[in-house]
Amino acid sequence: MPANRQLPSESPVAPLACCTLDISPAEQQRLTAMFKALGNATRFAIVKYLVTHPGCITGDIVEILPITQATVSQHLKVLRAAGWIQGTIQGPATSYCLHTANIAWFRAKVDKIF
Amino acid sequence: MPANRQLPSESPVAPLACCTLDISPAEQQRLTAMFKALGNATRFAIVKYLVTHPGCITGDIVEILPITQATVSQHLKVLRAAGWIQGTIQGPATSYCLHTANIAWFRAKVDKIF
DNA sequence: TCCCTATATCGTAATAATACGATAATAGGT
DNA sequence: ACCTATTATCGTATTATTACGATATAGGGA
Repeated sequence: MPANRQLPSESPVAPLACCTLDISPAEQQRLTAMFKALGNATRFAIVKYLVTHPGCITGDIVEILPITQATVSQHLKVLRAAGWIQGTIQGPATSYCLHTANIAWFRAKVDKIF
Repeated sequence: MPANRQLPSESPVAPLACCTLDISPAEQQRLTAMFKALGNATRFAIVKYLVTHPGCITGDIVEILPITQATVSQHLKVLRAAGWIQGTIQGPATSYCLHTANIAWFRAKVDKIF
């Protein structure tokens, strides 16, 4: 009878293979967080919108999506935490744009792995 | 009082913006499915292992991960459905490797968007 | 100071994802 | 036909995510 080995879904998983890729646990976690953040239709739509509308504010995004302001705000928080976007406070509003440095890092990592 | 507009999380989200990126709803769904699939530490570990161990069988993956065979099988199914990997039956076992064509498509799309 | 606008956060209900053990299915050998 | 090895699927408990309405926070006038 094996011990109960269920793990919380986001705990790091360390394979015991003899040869593995050159990715640190921290990088791996950062990568999966970025993948996970865009693995949602609403968040993908937000990022897609930001590509063509850099510098827009939260309200602009709320207008184009069929969800409430509270939910959009929550999604923006997730995208910011994952590193996809960057928000700068402008008066009472917050202006958002893509976090180009992090995105470049993401692409470089993906290119390196695959 | 606004109508209840909560949507199931994976339904396509169509922004009303004047100008959007050249991505069809189907492509968008395929992309988010691929992002979502790798947005999990266990599945990322599986794909990472397959990079260095192409052609390995399910049992090999089960051995290097601290989870049961049933769970690994489930994750492999998700990765296959998303298009990251490809399985070929070899006797009673199934040999897995990366789905290079789909991965190339993914990278091309990401490169195009960002 | 008192509003108005814009965002963020809280609490919560409903849904989805993840993991398990148990069991079914499939291929190959005896 | 039977047994073994390998993988897939089923049913289910637990946890995580997503969405909402309500409320709090912060900036900029009047």
